[in-house]
Amino acid sequence: MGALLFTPGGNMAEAYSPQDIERKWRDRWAEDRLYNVSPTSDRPKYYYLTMLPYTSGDLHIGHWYAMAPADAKARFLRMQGYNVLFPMGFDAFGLPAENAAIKRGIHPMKWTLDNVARMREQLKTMGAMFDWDREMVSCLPDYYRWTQWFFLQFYKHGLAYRDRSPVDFCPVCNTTLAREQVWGEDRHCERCGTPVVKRDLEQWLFRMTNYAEELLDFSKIEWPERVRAMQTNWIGRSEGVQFDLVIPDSNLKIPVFTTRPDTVFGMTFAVLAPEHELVDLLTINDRAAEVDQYRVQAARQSEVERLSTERERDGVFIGTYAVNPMNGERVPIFVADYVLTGYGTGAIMGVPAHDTRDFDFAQRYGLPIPVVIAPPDWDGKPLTEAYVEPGTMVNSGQFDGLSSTDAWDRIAEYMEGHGIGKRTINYRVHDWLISRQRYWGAPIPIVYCEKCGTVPVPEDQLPVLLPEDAEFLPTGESPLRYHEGFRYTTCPTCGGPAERETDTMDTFMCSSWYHMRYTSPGYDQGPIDPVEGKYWLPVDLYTGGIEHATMHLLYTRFFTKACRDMGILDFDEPMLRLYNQGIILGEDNEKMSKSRGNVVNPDDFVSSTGADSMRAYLMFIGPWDEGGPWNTRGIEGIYRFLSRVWALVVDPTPETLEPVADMARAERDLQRVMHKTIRKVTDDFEAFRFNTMLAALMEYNNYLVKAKQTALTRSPVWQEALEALVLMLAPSCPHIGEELWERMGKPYSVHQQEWPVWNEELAKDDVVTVAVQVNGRVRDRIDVDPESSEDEVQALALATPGAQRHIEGKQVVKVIYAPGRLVNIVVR
RNA sequence: GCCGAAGUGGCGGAACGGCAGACGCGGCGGUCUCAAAAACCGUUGGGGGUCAUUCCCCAUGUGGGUUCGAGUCCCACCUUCGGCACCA
Repeated sequence: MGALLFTPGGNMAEAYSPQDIERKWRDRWAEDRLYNVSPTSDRPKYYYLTMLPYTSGDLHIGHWYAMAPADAKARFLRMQGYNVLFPMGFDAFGLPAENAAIKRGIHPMKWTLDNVARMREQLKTMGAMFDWDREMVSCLPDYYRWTQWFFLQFYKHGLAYRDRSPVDFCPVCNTTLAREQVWGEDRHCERCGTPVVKRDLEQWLFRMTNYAEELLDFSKIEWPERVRAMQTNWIGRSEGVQFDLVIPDSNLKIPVFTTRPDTVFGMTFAVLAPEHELVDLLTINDRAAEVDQYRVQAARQSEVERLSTERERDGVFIGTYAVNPMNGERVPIFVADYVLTGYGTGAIMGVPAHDTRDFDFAQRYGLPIPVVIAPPDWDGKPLTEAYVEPGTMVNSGQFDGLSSTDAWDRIAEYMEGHGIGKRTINYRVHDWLISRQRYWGAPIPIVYCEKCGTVPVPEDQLPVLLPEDAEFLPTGESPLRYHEGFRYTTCPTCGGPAERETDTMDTFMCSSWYHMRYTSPGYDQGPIDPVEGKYWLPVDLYTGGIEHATMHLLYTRFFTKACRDMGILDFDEPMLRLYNQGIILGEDNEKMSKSRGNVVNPDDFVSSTGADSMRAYLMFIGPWDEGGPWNTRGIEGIYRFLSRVWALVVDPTPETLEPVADMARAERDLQRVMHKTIRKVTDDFEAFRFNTMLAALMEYNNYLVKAKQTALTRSPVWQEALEALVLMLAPSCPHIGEELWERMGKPYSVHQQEWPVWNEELAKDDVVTVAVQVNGRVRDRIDVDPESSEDEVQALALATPGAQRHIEGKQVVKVIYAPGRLVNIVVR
C-alpha cells in the first residue's frame, strides 16, 4: 500500500508510489503472457526491432534510451491495431568475454550467461513488451549452428572464399579485423584504439563487392539520409577507364585505373604500389637494392603509428619505362606508397598538372609538369599547384580545344574503340573479412584434408561445437589451434586425417541474421520456421544507434541480398525503415564515462522514481534522434507530472465544486481540448516526436487539473476525458497506465485497448485569435469565428485600437489575411 | 581536404513562411508550517517609459538577400559536432 495523505477536504487519498505498482503489473503481464505474439492473428503484422545489446553485464542508460522510447512506440502501434513483434535478445559472442576469461579466469560462456541473466532482469524492470519466448542468445549452439549453416550456404554459392593477402591485424586484440573495423587516420582498431598492423594471412572472406552496385540502391527502404550517405560514401563508387601501360621490349603490361581519362596526355610517370606484383619483374638490377629498401620501409611504416597529417610523397625509380598508349611517350616507373594495393589496380598514371598528389611527387623528383587542361584564364606559365577543375584541352593531340568534360567521354570512347582500354567502375568497398583468430565466436565449419582439400562440414554435422576446455592464451592465433581435440579430426568426405579451420567468425555474422531468428528461435529444421518467417519478415521498423552505419547495417543488407539469391529469402532488404536515436550524455553535457564520473545508473532511478518516470523522462529530453544531456531535476519533474496524473484520477473530487455557468459550452471546450490532444499525440507518436507528445499530455493534464475544481466533473464527458488521458499515457508509462485504468474500473488490460481516435469536427476551434499586424509587427489581437469572411476580419482588424494607433496619419497600401492566423496591414 | 548535421532564455528544448520561447527544469514571490522540506498558487528573455492596466524598443551564431511578413527560404561567412582518410 502506498502512503496515505490527508487532503484538504478531509478525505483519505493515496499517493503515487511506483514501487507498489510496477512489479505487481510486470508479474501479472508475464503470468498472463500478455505480450506473446503469434502469426495467427487477423491484425496486420508489424515487426519492430530495436538493436540487440552486447552482453556487457550491465544495462546502462544508453540501452534505456534506445529501448524505452522504442517500447512506447511499439505499444502505440499495438494499440493502433497491429500484431506487433517486439523481440529482445543478446549479442553474446565477442572479445570482452574472452578478455574477461584471460584476466579473471572465468570461462567466457559462464561470464556471458551470467551477464545475460543479469541484463535480462534489468531489462524486465523497464516494463517493455518484449516477447521473451522469442529471445535469442548468439553464443548458444542452437543459434550458432545456423550461423555456421549460413556460412556453408555462402561457401556453396561461391560467396565465401579463402584468400592470402595482407590484412589488418590488431596486436592488442590479437586478431584480424574487417576493413570497416579499422578507423581513423592512424588506422586504429575500432574496439581498443590500437593502430593495426598488416599481416599476410589466409583468411575467409565474403564477396560483398559482388553486391556493391545493388547496395547503393536505397529505393526500397526508408532510411535516414545520413546513413545512406555514409554507406554510399563507404562503397565509394567511381567511374573511370582502365587501360594498360605497355613495357617496351617485353610482354608485360601495367593495368592502371583513372577517373580522369581527359588528363591522360599529361602523364609524365607511372607509379606502382610497393606491394604490386610487377615490382620484382620490372625493377632493374641497379635499382633493386634501393627499391627493396623502400618496400621494406613502406611495409614497416604501416606498423608504426602514422601521426603526421601532411605525409611526404616519396618513392623510388625502378629503372624501367612504360609507354603511354595515347601518345606513345615513354615515362619512368616508380614505386611509391601513396599508391595503395587495395584500390583499383594498385598502379596509376602520374599526371602532375592535374592531380595534387602527383604534383607533389613530380616536384620532389623534378619530373615535368605539362598542362593538358588549361584553366579559364591561363597565361601559359607553369602551374604553382595542380589544377583539378574542368578547363580547355591543350597538348592533347586531336582532343585540343574541347572542354575537358566533353573530352572525358571522347577519350574514353577512343580508348574503347581502339582496344586501348575500357570504361570501368571501381568500388572502394572490400570483400568482408570474417576470420577472427579468437576463441569466443562461431567456429568456421571447414575441414582441411590432405587428400580432399577444403571440405565444408556437412550440414547434418552442425554445429561444430566450441570446445569448453580451451586455453585462452593471447598468441595472435586462435586458441582453437592449440586444442588438439578440436583441431585434429577426420575428413567428412574420405574419413582420412584432417584439420579443422581454427578461426572463428566475426560477430557481425551473428547479428546479420538475428532478426530472422526472432521469428522462430526454437526451430531446429532450419534457421527460420518458414511459416513464421513468411509472416513476420522483413523488419518493418528498426531503431538503434548510428555507429553501425557502415558495419552491421551494411553487412545485414548484403547478407539479405545474398540469401535472396541463394533462395533462402524472397525479399531484397532486411529492414524497411530505419530510425537512429541519438546519444544520452552526462549531466555535464559530456559523454558518460566512469573516468568522468558522470555515469547515470538507471537502476537507481527505477528504484526511486520508478521505471515509468525513467521512460517518460528519456522521451521528454528532446528529439530522440538528437540525444542530449541527462538532468536529474528533469526526471523529478516527470515524477511530479505522473503524481499529478495520479492525483487527478485517484483523488476524490473536491466537496465544493466551482459552478459552471454554461455547462454545454464547458463540455464542448473539454471535448475540443481532448480531441486536439489526441490528434497531436497521435501525430507526434507517428513521427517519433516523443518530447512534444509528452508536452501535449502535460498540457492536457494541466487543463484537467483545473477543470477538476468545477462542476464539469459531473459531466459524462469528464470520464471520457480521463480515460483518453490514461490510454494516451499507457504506451509511455505502462505501469501507471495499467494501475489507473484498473482504478477507473475499466477492464484489464489497458494495453489491449484501442488507441483513441480524434474527431476532426470536435477538434475544430469555434473561436480563433487572429493577430493584427501593422507592417509585420503585432499591434493587437481579435477573436473571430473561424468561418468569418476575409472582409469581416479585415474590417475588425482595421478598427482595433492597436492598429489605429499605427495607421494614423499613414496610407494603407495593402491588407493581407492569413485565415485564422493573422492580418497584416501594410502602411506607408 | 571532402561529405553530412546543427547554432533559439540561466538550462533541456517548442514553433505548417504568419503572435518567438509551448512543455519542463531552475530562479523569484506567496500559501501551508513553530520552522524547514514536500506540495500547491502566482511570476519569470533583455532594455526603456509610466502611479498604473496599458505602451515602446531590442532579441533565434554573423552579414546580405527574397517576401506584406523570415528562427524557418536563398547567398556568403563564423563556430560546434559527426563521418571519411593519399581512393588515382
